Amino acid sequence: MDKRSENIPNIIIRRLPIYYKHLKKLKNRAKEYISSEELAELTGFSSSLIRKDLSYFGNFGRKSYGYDIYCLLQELSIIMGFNHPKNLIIVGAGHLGQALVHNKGYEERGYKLKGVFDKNPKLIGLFLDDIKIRSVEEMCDFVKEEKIDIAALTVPKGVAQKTAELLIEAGVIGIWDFTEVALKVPNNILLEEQHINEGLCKLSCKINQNFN
Amino acid sequence: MDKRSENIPNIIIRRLPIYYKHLKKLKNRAKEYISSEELAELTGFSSSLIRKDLSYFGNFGRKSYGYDIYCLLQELSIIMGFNHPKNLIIVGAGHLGQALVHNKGYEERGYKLKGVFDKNPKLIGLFLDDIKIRSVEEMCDFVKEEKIDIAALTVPKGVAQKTAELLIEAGVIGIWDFTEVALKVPNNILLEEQHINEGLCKLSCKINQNFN
DNA sequence: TAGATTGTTAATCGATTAACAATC
DNA sequence: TAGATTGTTAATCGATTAACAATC
Repeated sequence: MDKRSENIPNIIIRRLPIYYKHLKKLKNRAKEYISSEELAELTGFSSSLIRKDLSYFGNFGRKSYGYDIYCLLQELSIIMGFNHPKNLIIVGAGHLGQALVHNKGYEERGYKLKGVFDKNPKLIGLFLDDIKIRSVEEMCDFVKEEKIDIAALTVPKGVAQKTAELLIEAGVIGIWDFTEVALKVPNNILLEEQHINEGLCKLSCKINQNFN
Repeated sequence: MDKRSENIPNIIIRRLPIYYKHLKKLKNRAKEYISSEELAELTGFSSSLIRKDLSYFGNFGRKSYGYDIYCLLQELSIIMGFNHPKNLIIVGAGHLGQALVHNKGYEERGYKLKGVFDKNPKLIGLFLDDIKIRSVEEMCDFVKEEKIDIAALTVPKGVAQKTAELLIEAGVIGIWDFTEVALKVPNNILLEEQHINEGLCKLSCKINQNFN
């Protein structure tokens, strides 16, 4: 079996989107190749680390040239599974949920936004772009019928755990959690926590250091 | 000078909000003390690591009892500088910017949301809760006059770098960046990147591993 | 006192970097 | 050929864990 499908160390996984982001900016440039040294300059990681990370997945580089930007983007895309189609729903159509409907990042990463759910009758039936807000009552059936893989969770804290359990029961394999609650999920379920306010904590912490 | 104000290792800073989050949930419980072992269970970090992290800042524990939950929360709050007041603006009143206006996490961490800015004339003058959307034309003066410390950046990618430069020029000391652009900022400026779609990358990556 | 749990040291583990042979 | 740059090994660095004396 290909190295790509084995258990990639988390520490490498975290850097892959960063390599990807920087390479994408270079895609339309005249230059075809990029050296690990140049990529190091862009990302802030050492060239040594970059070569090591990439060599984990295969020999993508060409000695004395560097890495073909287009090919490397393709490879990263495959490694991160962007070519594997995934169905997504958003649960909670409050301000954050609505903002997520308009996020432009889904398609490129292989996600298809299939639905948005809320329990507020005033919201149910409304359209956000071409996505209809549905009742949470329909959520579980929808997950089963539409083979939803991932649910973005933007519900109030109080119902976060219960909603997560319903979603898992219905068959989602991953939760993209925005609720700032420490969800308990079985360990075969993927949990990606997007704790927005942690950013504020870190900034506060660092401001405090600078001025004491 | 107090240890608290020295350069806290980043790896510790990252765990502080997590300790804080879990302790806050216990604040109103009958139990006064928590052991590192119990906190380990909640956070997933080892008790050894937790004791080591906390001892970096002082001796907050009490042998054979554990840590006083209330006191520890207070200490963490001080370490992270939540008692230090900070002024915040949001630049870009699109869907995400609007969602951030409604975020409930500011006050507790010492932030005061002072303003929201956009360049769209249709939005300028509107109110989101009690916050008026102002023109970006006013932004720089506002930053100076209101002594803004941090700007949340939710503008389109194309104007991200330029807007960041204006903000820094005007005097902000930190940028809370939601633009998914690799901003270049001087190294005395704090940059906290909230790259929302990286969560989707990681989820995609892990789904791909599981099913290959 | 016996049991519990901290704070800290030493041992271990894992991640990063330096260095360089291979080779384009 | 000389110069550039990869892929990989060994050395280093840093973070985590194990263990335990101190002590409540």
